[in-house]
Amino acid sequence: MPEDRLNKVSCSNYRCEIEVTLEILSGKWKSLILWNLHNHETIRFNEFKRLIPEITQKMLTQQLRDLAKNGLIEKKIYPQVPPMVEYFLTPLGKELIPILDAMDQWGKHFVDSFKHTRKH
Amino acid sequence: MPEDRLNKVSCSNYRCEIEVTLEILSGKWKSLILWNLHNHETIRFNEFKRLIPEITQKMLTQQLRDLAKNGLIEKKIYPQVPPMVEYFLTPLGKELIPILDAMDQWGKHFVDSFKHTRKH
DNA sequence: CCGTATCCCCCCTGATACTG
DNA sequence: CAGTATCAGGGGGGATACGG
Repeated sequence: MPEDRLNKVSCSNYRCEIEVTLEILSGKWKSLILWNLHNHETIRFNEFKRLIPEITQKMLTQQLRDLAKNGLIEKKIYPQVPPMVEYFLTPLGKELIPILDAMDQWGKHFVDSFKHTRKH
Repeated sequence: MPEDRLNKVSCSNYRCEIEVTLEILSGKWKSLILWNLHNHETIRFNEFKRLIPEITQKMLTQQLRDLAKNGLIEKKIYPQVPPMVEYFLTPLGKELIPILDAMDQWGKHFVDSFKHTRKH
């Protein structure tokens, strides 16, 4: 793996790659992009802007490129005017979905646990 | 849930809490701390410094407090001289372990996939 | 329609020194 | 042993304008 891509960190004596996954997911909009791609199969650039209204074009481009660089998503370019680009999950990206789903579940659980035990 | 704790973001029309989990895990050393607590049951402050030599005291304190604030870990203080403090996972924190484990697996898979298809 | 290119600010992190 | 306090830097992210 190229050294300039990810800074791997060992989990002390054990070798674990949680950090690798976390680093790939790091970025304010990455999980949102992946989640939407999971729900929609294929998404065009402007569709993303509709689905995630708060994101800026710059950020959208950047996060999409990061995800593509790491092989989680790919884009298909239709050479036509006006241009049309479709983004979709790769097999590698799809393998992340169960984890994202588990994180969603845990997050819901976390939120609930605070509703009941609001110790503040 | 206190508003000053987490900035929840909806996954477009769907309500998903991936971001919540990601935000709780955000921080350079959080996953490392949780992983080590999973492998050691109970860890003292100075033991963390041995297990994660690169971390500074300030960061260790800070990340431990964040995790405790969100209820993933707890500490037991033994009132004695010199002081002794033990950190351990709460049930909520333990429920995160399978996810961290899955992230470890996926990370290893990711690294492997680049060993074979080094397209650079 | 699908992006790039700049500028700028905030906050996370690190280094270092001090304390009960 | 188990922390706090303070200062400084760097990078991620936002706003805005421009290009093929």
